[in-house]
Amino acid sequence: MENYKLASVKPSVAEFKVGVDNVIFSVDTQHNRLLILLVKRYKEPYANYFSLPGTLVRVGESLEAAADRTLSEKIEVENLYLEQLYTFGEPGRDPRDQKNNQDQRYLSVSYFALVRYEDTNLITTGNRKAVWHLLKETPQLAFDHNRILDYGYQRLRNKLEYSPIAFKVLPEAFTLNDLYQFYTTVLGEHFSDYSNFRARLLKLGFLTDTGLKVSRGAGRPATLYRFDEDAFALLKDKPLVFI
Amino acid sequence: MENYKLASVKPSVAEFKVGVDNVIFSVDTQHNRLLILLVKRYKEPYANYFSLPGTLVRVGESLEAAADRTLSEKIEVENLYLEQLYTFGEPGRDPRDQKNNQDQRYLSVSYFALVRYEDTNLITTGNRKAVWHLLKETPQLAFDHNRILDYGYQRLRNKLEYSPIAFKVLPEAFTLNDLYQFYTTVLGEHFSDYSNFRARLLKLGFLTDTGLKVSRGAGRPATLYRFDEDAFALLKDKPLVFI
DNA sequence: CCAAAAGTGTTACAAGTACACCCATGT
DNA sequence: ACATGGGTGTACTTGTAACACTTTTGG
Repeated sequence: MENYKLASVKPSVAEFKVGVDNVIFSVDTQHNRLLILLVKRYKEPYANYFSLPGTLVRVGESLEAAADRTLSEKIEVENLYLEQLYTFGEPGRDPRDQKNNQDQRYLSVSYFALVRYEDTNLITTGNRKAVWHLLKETPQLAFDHNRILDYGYQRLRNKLEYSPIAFKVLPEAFTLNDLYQFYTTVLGEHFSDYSNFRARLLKLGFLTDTGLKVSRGAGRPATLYRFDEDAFALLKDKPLVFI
Repeated sequence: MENYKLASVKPSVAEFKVGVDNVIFSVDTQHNRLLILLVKRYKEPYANYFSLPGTLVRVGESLEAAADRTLSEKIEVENLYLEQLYTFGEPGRDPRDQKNNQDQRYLSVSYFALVRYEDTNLITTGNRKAVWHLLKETPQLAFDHNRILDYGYQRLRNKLEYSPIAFKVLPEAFTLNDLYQFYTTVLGEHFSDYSNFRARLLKLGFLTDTGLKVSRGAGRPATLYRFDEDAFALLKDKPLVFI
C-alpha cells in the first residue's frame, strides 16, 4: 500500500542468477564408507576451498537438467536417485551479491543425489575435477555449503527409512547382508538388529530369491535377492519402515 | 569441455526473476472446512483467473521475508506455521518467459503456510484482495498453481501426521474433540477412531489439562487442554504418529 | 573339527484396532 | 427421562527388541 505513495521509493524487484548445487552421496559397501562428492574451487570467491559440485542454470535449461548436467560433467553414472532438496536465497549468502552490482543476487537450488558407487567413473580431466570424500571428514566448504550438506544428509537418512532408494543404487542382485551394511553405513551401527531387519524385509515380500548364491570366503554362502518393483508397488501406500 | 572450443557457442547463463507463491491453508473447525487462500488476478497473463498469493522477491529481501510480506499484505494473522515447499523453474512455466526477452526466466519458490482461522483478518482493500476458498472446490488456477497447490496439500497431510503444527493454529485451549475435528477435516473422516486418537494423544503426555471445562449445548462438558512445548520437546526425536 | 558367515526361532512386551460401555449435562 | 456429546475400558491382533540357536561353508 505505502509503496505507491512515491514512485521513487517503490521497491524494486531483484535480479537473480540461479545456481544448482548437488549433494551427491554414494555408499562404498565394501569398506562401509559413506562418501560425498566434492570439487576444489580454483578461483575466487573461496578459491582452494572444496565445494559441492554445482553450476549456473543456462538459458533454456530446467533446474533438474542443470543438476543432471553437473553430475554428468563430474562422474559417469548410470544408476542414481535424484530429487530437489531446498532453495537457499538470503541476500548475502554469496559474496558476489555485494560486489559490483547491488541488485545482482545468487540463489541456490540444491539437489540431492544418491549414486551407485561401483559403476561410478570419476572424470579427472578439466580443472574442476571431482573427488569422493568421507562424509565424516568433510572439511569447511565454500559458501553455505556445509549447511546444504547437513540438510542433504538429513534427507538421506529419512529417505532411507521411508523409501526404497537403496535398491536404485545397490547391484541388481545383492545379499541381505549387503543391504544391511548399506543401511548401517548410512544410519549408524545400531539402527537395528540384523535378524529383525531380515525378518521385516523378507515379510514385506518385494525381495525375490534369485536362486543364486554367493560365497565370501569362509562361511555359509549367501542368497542373492533382487528388488521386485511390481511387488513393491502394491504396498506403496502403507508406511514401510526399515528402521 | 566442448564449451570452450568456440567462445561464440559458450552457453549463456539465464537471468531470473524470483517469485514466491504461497499455499496458505486454514481450517474452519466450526464448519469442518479446509480452506485455501486465493487471489484474483486483474491483469495478464491469466487475467481473471484465481492464483496463489505471491510476489516477486525484492532487492535485499530474503525468500522467507517475501513470503511473510505476501501473507501480511493479504491477511492479518498472528499465529501461523510457515515453511518452504518446493521450487519450480522449468523454462516456459511462466508465459512471460517467452514474451519480450528470450533470456528472462521466472522461477517460483513456493511456501506452505497454515494459519489460525479465527484470528485471521482478510484485507479487502486494494485490487488483489484475497478470499478463502473451499479446497474441494478449487477452480483452475493461473500458471502451474494447481500443481503447486497439490504439492502443498500433500505436505499439509504429511506434516499433520508427523509434527505438531496443529497446535500452532488451534486456540490456546482446545478440547480433544476440537483437535479430532481438525485432523478429520484435513485427513478425511476415517483417519482414526476417536477413542484411540484420544488415548494415543493423552499417553504422549504433552497435552496438559487446564482444569477448565467448556459446555457446547447438551452433553457432558469437555475438558480444555493446552499444548505443552517443553513436554513435547522431550520426545522430539521419536517418530510420533497421530494417524 | 572348528571358526566364520548366513539364516531361523522364541519370548516378552508395547502398540494398534475395533468396539462396547459408562458419565455428566441441557431440555 | 432421555438425548447428546464427553470420556473410559477391554479383548484381540499385530509389531518391536533382544537374544539364543541352527545351518552351511572354507580351511
